[in-house]
Amino acid sequence: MSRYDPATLEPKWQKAWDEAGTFLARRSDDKPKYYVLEMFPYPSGRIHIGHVRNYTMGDVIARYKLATGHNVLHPMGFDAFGMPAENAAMASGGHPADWTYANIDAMVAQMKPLGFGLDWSRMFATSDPEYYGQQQSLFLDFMEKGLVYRKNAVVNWDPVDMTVLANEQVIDGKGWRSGADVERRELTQWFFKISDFSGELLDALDGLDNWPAKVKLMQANWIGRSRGLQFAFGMVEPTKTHDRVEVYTIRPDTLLGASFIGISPDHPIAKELEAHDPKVAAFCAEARKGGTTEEALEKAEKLGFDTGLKVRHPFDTAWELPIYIANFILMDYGTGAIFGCPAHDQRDLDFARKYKLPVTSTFVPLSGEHTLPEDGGAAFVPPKTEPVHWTLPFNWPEEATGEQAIDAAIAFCEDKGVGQGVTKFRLRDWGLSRQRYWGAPIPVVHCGDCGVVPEKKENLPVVLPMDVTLDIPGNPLDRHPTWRDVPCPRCGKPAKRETDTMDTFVDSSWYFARFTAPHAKTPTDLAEAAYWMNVDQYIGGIEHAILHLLYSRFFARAMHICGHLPESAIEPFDALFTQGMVTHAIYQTRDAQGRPVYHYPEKIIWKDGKAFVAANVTVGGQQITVGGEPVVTEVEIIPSAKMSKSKNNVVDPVAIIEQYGADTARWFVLSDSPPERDVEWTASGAEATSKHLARVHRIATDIAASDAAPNEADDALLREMHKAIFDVTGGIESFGFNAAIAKLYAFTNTLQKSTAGAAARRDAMKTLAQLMSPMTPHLAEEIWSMLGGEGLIANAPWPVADEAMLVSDTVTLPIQINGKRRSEITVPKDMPKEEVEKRALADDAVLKALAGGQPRKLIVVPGRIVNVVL
RNA sequence: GCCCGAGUGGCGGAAUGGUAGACGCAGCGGAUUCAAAAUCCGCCGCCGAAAGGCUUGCCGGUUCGAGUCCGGCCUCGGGUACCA
Repeated sequence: MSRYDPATLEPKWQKAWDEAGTFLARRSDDKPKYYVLEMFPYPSGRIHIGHVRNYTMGDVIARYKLATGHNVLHPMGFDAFGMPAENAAMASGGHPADWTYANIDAMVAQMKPLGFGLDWSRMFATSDPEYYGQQQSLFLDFMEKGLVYRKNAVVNWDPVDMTVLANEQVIDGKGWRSGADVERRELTQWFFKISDFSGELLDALDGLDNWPAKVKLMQANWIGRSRGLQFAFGMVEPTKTHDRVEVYTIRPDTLLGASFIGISPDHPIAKELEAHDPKVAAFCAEARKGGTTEEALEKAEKLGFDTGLKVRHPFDTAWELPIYIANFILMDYGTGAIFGCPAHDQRDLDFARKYKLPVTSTFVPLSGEHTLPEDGGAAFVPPKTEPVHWTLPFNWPEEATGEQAIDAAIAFCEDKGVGQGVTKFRLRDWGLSRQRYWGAPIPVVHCGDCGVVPEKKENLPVVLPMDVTLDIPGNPLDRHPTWRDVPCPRCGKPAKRETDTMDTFVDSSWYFARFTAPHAKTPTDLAEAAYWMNVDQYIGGIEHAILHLLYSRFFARAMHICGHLPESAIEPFDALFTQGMVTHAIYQTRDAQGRPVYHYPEKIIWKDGKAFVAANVTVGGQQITVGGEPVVTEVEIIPSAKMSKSKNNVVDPVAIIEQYGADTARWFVLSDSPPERDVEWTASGAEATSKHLARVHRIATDIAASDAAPNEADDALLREMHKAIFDVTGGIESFGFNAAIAKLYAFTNTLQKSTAGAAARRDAMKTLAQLMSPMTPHLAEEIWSMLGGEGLIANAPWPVADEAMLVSDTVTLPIQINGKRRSEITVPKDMPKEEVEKRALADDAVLKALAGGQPRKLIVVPGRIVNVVL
């Protein structure tokens, strides 16, 4: 009798699938197509357990759809541009390309043994010139359609390294390498006009029926449609360039509570003052310190500078309001200027108290105690749908909601000619410029005579030069004359290439379309795209709920406008599933400069429940030890965070695969945890999973050798089998993989204990193998062939539950007394309600509780429950 | 700060508004064995001797009935536009 030996069995079946071309996708009209895609990985060098979880889920769907008669496309590639490759090159020399492609090779080698049903023939990396060349072509098409433009935008600037920093490289407001205070600086950058699509991207969310509601809500809030008032405050004394301050507000109803005007340090008025007032310049310099993230801006201490300038209130020209320059106002939002109403905005209230500005409530609660903000209370900011009492309405009743007041205020202001109702969106245009080497070059040339000139399509791809080094900060493309100096594509005079590269989100915004024809000479092949698009099921982490998914939705629209996708593909993902993240503790120490240093979990030494890491004390390359023990430093444990290469808290699944095999790893990551929930990684339990699979193998071996005669247990086993088919199929369809696996455990127990005849047990075992095959495909193939199944189980039609076998004749009803379960009765399935009531009232526990009295109420939910209310 | 989630035994978790704790892990007891491994059988939320009571982060509400719906908190996680 053969033992369960994944080490020989798994390569055998992988070879069989390869030879049969089981997972190669070809267009075909005899079956419905099904495109399943998992978000492709960044080639960090090692797959981690989150990847295994993600790709196993996708593979379960892919294999299930294949078994249910679909023509399946299930591709894989790599999101290969980005900062980690540059960081690696900086840290240890070498070239980002070498590092990236070596990592891709390593990760493919780690993924293949997992037996994923992928069409590897379609694989590409976004750093392949073939791919990014087509992306450059798309960029030029977008440019021609007016979807690309340049404007100034702020970046994080490291004044010591003289380089732009990513948000991730700003730690506590300081540059990660130099430790210098980060400043905000303006640069001319490239933008996609995603804001042209704000309304449509928002409205179209309604049609995404198979997307999680939370993702749609997050996107809707992100796009953020608001109806507000745009108007101007006239200045009491104009400056050289301005006689008014243009403001946009979503709370025009609080205009009578206005107390100051705030403008961004980058507002034209601020810049004008800065030029000849050193005090203003000093304040603006201070205000520009710190990172550019919304979080940093919101949480920074609110600072203001009284410019001495004043504006007149539009309703009362005698009422003057001061103009402050304030560090929390961004030029990118609205008009870069606000009016502050401290009574109804906590941030404005904090600001007003700090700078001794007036506070005036314009509404109060209808009832209850209320301390006015002007008397020391908190800002009163009720939901806009809640009715409040207005002390200062313009043209609406004293009792009205915020919404009603806003609408009335806009109408009032429009009528008086004070301003205009304007719909605005929070969504900003997508800045795609990156001042970095390892990305797709933006294919334009700057010519002294012609200005910005698109590169000719026949000159694409604009290939990254390979002779660069990253040992000094900054973008090596800026200091690469032979690459940078080119003739102008229009006039032929000497000109310079754009040295900005594209945001890596551009790379991932259309790869799903490229998979339909990965080697086409145009971005897509329309016939292939029309056949395979849309992605029927997209699977990936919730961390991509906003940016990646929104950018992809924009790209699909833009690609349609340029003729690269059919109109039916402007929403590229029919169904979305967001899996939870695999988290792990982060182990952190700090270096001499106080900057964090992260350590891999396997480097941690545990002692008395505390974590240590070998101190980095070496002499002549030898780790210093004391009495044979390494010198250790205690490690700070940051409880649980998304596995991330940059934090070194990744766990390698390779050990599990090597020890127990791919099927164990696959089953293990799917069992127990619901797919949408985050899981704190632990490997305990992998051994038990392996034992379970060995048990299934053993049962199959026994059954293959059995010749028991049919008997009365056959029917019971087959009923359980059909119930298992029903439950497992439902589980897979609804991403309830953990619940499906629980049913498979239960059915395995039933089958093991069953005394049914050989034929029934054989049927049950073959069905069990089929139901397990999406999760543990190698073991399933082995059992299938052991029991004489025809062909590969991967191609065998999925079993169908016989509904007649699912119903039983009797049903057991719990009896509750006052909502607490006290007893139960078993009755025929179709027993009339009156009869059930009679039986329930005759139940001992009920008789005892009633003590001769009558129930106040008797509730019978047929087939479910009886509740007796005393 | 703001937006979006999550919270159930020692652990992972199950549960169309209807028997809370399925299934699994760990643990405990037993069978088998010279012994062990492997395997098989059983027990396993908390308190209580028992009867019984309590129990789904906390507080309140709706309901005959709430883990599930509503309101308010707490804690943790994700995002916050240059991490991918």
